[in-house]
Amino acid sequence: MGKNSEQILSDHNVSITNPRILVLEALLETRGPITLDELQALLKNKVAKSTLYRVLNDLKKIDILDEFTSPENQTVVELILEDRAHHHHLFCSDCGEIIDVELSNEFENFLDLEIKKIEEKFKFKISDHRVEMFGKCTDQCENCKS
Amino acid sequence: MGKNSEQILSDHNVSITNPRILVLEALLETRGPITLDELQALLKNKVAKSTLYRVLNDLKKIDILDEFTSPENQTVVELILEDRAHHHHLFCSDCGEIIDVELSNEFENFLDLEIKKIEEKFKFKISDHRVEMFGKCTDQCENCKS
DNA sequence: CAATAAATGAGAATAAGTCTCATTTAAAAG
DNA sequence: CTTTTAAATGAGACTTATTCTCATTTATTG
Repeated sequence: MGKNSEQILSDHNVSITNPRILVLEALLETRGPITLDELQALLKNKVAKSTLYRVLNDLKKIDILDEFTSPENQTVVELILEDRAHHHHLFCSDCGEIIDVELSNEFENFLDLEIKKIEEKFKFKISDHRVEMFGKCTDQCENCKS
Repeated sequence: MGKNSEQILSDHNVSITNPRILVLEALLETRGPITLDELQALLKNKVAKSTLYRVLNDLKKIDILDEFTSPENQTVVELILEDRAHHHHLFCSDCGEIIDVELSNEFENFLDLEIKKIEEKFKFKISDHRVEMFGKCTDQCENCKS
């Protein structure tokens, strides 16, 4: 079973406060990408807006939060948990759903080789990468059933 | 040689106006990704802010402008020209430089296969993808030489 | 449990992007 | 080459997302 929010905080030498626990719990329950709007709705009246942004920045600093922007220009965050594999994202332009996607090991290995080539060509040290896929979900999608 | 801005506009049935020409010329000269800040600086006092945003939206509508967000949360735009190959982006966290990167055909083919698998698994129609790489450039980088 | 540094809440401040509306300009037709 | 009309523009107001300020509260440490 996964860690609880207090453990996560103390593991990273971050003081345990109520807003941090609430934000972490919301992210843990979501277990996947969530837009800031959705997160704010989950935490409504429990954590001040300014505090929410501060806590998210805290989590980014200790490298347990990933942040990116959806094609609709929404800020999206997602906890990075040790027990979750490296993954990528699939965006639906109809319903806005964002899905975690794992690609095959062979693919990741191939990509790592490509990245090595790019590092040499551009004299870069590349520390991370991500693959984003854009499309439309079909009738199977929960969100689109409406 | 590449098209000029008036040709591009008339090719897409968009009326030829001064602001559109100026924005397109700036993007053509840049020939690569540019942040909105940089673009606004290039066009300083020549195109109103509201018009710049409108023109960029026009270009997106006719599918000749790509827009994405840098790791520093800057909006970045880039012309999509027919004579430019499909490519990806490499971001430097030191100097903020954004570099166009082409990956090998073998890699792109492999990625296409992976995407087919994802389409089946999630019942998606995937229309586009992008690979983003994050790292640091070394002493070779123009921007970092300072 | 007292002291102190850190974190928080509330709202002000800033910045990115959109909207409004009066004026200008492009396109089309005569 | 005018005239007409719809579309585009500029200027600034407005909105929304994010950061900042500062007085108050809370965690941590001794």
